[in-house]
Amino acid sequence: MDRKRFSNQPCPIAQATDIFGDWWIPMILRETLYGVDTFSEFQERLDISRNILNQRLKLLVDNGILSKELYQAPNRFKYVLTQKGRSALSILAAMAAWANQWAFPEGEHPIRLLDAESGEPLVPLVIDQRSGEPMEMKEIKLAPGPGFPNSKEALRRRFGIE
Amino acid sequence: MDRKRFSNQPCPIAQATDIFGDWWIPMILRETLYGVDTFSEFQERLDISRNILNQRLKLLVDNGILSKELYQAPNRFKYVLTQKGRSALSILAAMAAWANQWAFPEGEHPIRLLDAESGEPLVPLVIDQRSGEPMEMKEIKLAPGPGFPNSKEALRRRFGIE
DNA sequence: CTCCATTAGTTCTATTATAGAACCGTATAT
DNA sequence: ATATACGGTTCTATAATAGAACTAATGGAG
Repeated sequence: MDRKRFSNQPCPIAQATDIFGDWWIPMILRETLYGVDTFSEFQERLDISRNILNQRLKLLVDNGILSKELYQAPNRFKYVLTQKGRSALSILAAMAAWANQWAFPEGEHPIRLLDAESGEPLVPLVIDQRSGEPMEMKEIKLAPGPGFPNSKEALRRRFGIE
Repeated sequence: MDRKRFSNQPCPIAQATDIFGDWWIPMILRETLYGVDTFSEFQERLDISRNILNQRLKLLVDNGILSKELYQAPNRFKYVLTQKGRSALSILAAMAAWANQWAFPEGEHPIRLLDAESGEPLVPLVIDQRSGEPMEMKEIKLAPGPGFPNSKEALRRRFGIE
């Protein structure tokens, strides 16, 4: 059967998962951090099947994360991050920080993040903007926001009988 | 063919993608934020096939993100977040913040994150720990860390001839 | 004490996505 | 004139997914 989709759910985690919940999307975005922007270079560096790459790039373009720009007529393109795409790199940064901490021994991180301008190391940390404290310190709970469907049924299904 | 795996790559993004690059893993972790911890409840709320759920829960347990705890003999279990798992929620928080910003109109966010203790809103933000500035402001570059394979060939393949 | 519901799976099958390889068309470089 | 690079498309096999049916053990209701 077809892969389950979550794009109809009124939930940001579901929305993000619908696009990010795939093994190629984050890897393609990672490659942009190495300056990769052409079909061929993505294909070679990731060793990804060309049909899959094509489909994923389309998806990223359709979702406004990459834009496809002609750099030489008639069919040579660059795929460059949009603002939405650059913003999504924060998710990659959070993933990198997590895996650096948990998948590798202290002091043996294979990859460091650097500020491309200053060359200074970047150490990503997810904080709560209001308190300034690390998210990791918090116990997170989800609650309906202003955009949640105004239906007793939807509320019950998601949040239970509270 | 078999899905491509990245667990052999000396890269935290590849490592994180190998486990998080899947549409059920983030959704299962999301449910833990609603207090869900049993097989049946995950199954019903996510409407996930039981065989797939079983396989994903095994994966999460094997990766030390959840622990499977017997709460009633002989076969009723709770799946609870480990420290590694709680730490991974920061990635979910980053995803939620991103999609709240980009997938929904301002002021119509369907879901809010709350501090379970204080009830105060939580607004996740990925910053650079050293400068305190939002990651989004930075242009990220990847560079070899101390744990990167000490081989000219590996360096060239990943970072090019620099 | 018996019957039913709950929990936590396992097994089975049809359909789909993936990986991998071969192929194609256009344009610049040699 | 020929070769190479680029950006795909098409084809096939295999594996993963979704969906449904089935199993087994316990606890509780009557």
